[in-house]
Amino acid sequence: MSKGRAEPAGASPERLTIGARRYGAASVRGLPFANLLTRKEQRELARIAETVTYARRQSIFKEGDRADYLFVIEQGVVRVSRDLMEGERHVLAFFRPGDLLGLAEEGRYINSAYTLTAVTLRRMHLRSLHELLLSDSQLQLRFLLKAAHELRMAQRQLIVLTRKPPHQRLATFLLNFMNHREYFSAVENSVYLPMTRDDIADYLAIRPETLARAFARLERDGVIARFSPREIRIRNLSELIHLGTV
Amino acid sequence: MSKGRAEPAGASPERLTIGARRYGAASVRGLPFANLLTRKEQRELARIAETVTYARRQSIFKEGDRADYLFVIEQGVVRVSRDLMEGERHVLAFFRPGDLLGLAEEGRYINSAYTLTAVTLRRMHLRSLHELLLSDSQLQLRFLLKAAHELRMAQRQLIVLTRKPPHQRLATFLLNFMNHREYFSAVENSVYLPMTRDDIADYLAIRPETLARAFARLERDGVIARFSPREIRIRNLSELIHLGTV
DNA sequence: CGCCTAGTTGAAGTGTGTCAATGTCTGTGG
DNA sequence: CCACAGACATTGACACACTTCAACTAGGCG
Repeated sequence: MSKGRAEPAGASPERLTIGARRYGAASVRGLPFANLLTRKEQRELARIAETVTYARRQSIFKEGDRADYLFVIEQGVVRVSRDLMEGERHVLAFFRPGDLLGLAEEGRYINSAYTLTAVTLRRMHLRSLHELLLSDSQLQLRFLLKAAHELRMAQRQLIVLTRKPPHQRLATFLLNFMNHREYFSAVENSVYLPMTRDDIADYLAIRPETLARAFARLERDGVIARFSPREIRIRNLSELIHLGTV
Repeated sequence: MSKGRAEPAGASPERLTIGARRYGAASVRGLPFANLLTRKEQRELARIAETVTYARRQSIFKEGDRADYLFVIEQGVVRVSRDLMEGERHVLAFFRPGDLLGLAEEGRYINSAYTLTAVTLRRMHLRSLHELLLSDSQLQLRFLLKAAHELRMAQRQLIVLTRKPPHQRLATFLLNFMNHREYFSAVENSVYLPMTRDDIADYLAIRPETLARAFARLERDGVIARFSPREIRIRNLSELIHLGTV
C-alpha cells in the first residue's frame, strides 16, 4: 500500500508516484478546464513565448519586482502569495498547468510566485503579448475569459474564507484538488497535496493548529483518512461535497 | 450644519445634498479611475448599448437569472451580492459609475444586483458585445485591463477580510469611499455612505453589532465623527490611512 | 405625532488564536 | 540502505475577540 513518502525531489513533475499508486500525467490539453487554449492559439503564443524551467522550491518572482513577463504554466505547481506585516503571508492560489501567472500593477508584480514542484513555464514579454493580443482578438478573448474565470474563483474564495468554518474550508480545498488528475487517484480515492500544512493554512486564512484540528475533525467524522500528512484518502465523498460546496 | 437626514428619495442621483453641503456630480469621464473608456470607445459601445434607468431600491438581476446583458454603470450606486444559506448574504461590491456589472457563468448571472440610489445603466447584449470586442481589439483590451483591475481588487479585499480586525476593515472601506467625489466632500472632510449598516456589515463580513462597535472605536480614538449614521466626518486622515492601508 | 425600522450598547457564549509540548515524517549524510 | 537531525505536524490548555441574544434609542415616514 502507501509508504507515505513525499514526492521524490528529482522526479519529473508529470509523474508523481505515491506509494504504489501512480498519479496521471498532467497535460494542458485534455484537462477538465474551462477557457483553455486551442492548439492553434498555443502555436500563436509559442511564437513569442520561450520555455523556462525551475527546480522545486524556487522563487519565480517576488511582489514589487518589475513585471516584464506573463507566464503560462505547462507543468508543476506554483504557489502565489503576498507578504503581510511581520512575517505573515497570505497564499492566494496554487496554480497548475493552464493557469496564467504574473498579475501586475503599474509595471510591478503584486504577488510572489514560488515553485512547489519542478515547474515548466512559457513566458512572454508583456510588450510582445500586448501586440499579439491586439492582432489576434480571438486569442485575446481567451485571455479575457480566463480573467473572468479567475475573478469568479476569487469571489468564491472570498465567500469560503469569510463565511465557512475551518473544516468546511478544508473540504472545499480538498474538492478543488480532486478535480485535477495529477493529484487525485480515482482508484485509491486519494488526494496528494504538494504543499505543506503552513501553505494550506495560509491559503485558508487559519493557523496551522486550527488546520490540524480541521483535518482531525474530518477524519473523526469518517470523511477522510490520513495515510501521511500529504496523502489523504476520501472515505465519504458525498459528505465532503456537502461540506465543501459553496 | 448637517441636518443628518438621508438622501431624498426622489433626488437625482448626480446631486446628493447632505445638510448644507453639496456632493459633486458623478461623471464617467474625469473620475480618478484606471481603465476607463475613451470617448471614442464610448461611442463604439454606444452603437450596441441602450440606456436603462432604475429607481432606488430595485433589483436589476438576481443570481441564477439568464445573463443576456453586460451593464456599464453611468450614474448611481449598485450593490452586488450573493445569497448564502438561510437568509445570509455576502455583499461583494458597491459599484459606481464606470464599473462593469454582470459577471456570468454558463449563461447565468452568479451575483445579484440591486440599486441603492436611482441608477442609469448602459446595457449591451452579450452577443453583440462579443462581436464588437472581436472586431475592436483596442476596446477589448480595455475590458481585459478592467477585468485585471477587478481581480486585483478582489485579491485585496480577500486579504482585508481575512486578516484585518473590524475597525481596520471599516477604515479601508471608508478610504475607498473617500476616493469618489460623489460621496466625499473635501470641504467638510465628510463621507456620505449610500447604504445601510447591514449592507456594510455584509460587505465587511462582520455582524452589524460588531460594525457598530468598530464605528464607536474609530470615533473614540478621534479618527472619525458621526453626524448621522450615514454621514461620517474624517478627523484624522493619516491615522485612517494607517489603519486602512493593506 | 406615533409607529416601525435602523442603529447602538450591554452581557454572556463560543470558536479560533496563542503558547507550549510532544510526536512524526523527510531528506540528508554516512 | 539505514540512521539521525531538523523540520513538519499534531494535540492540549488557556485567553480573547467576535457572535449571539437582548434591550434600548433614535430617526424617518406615514
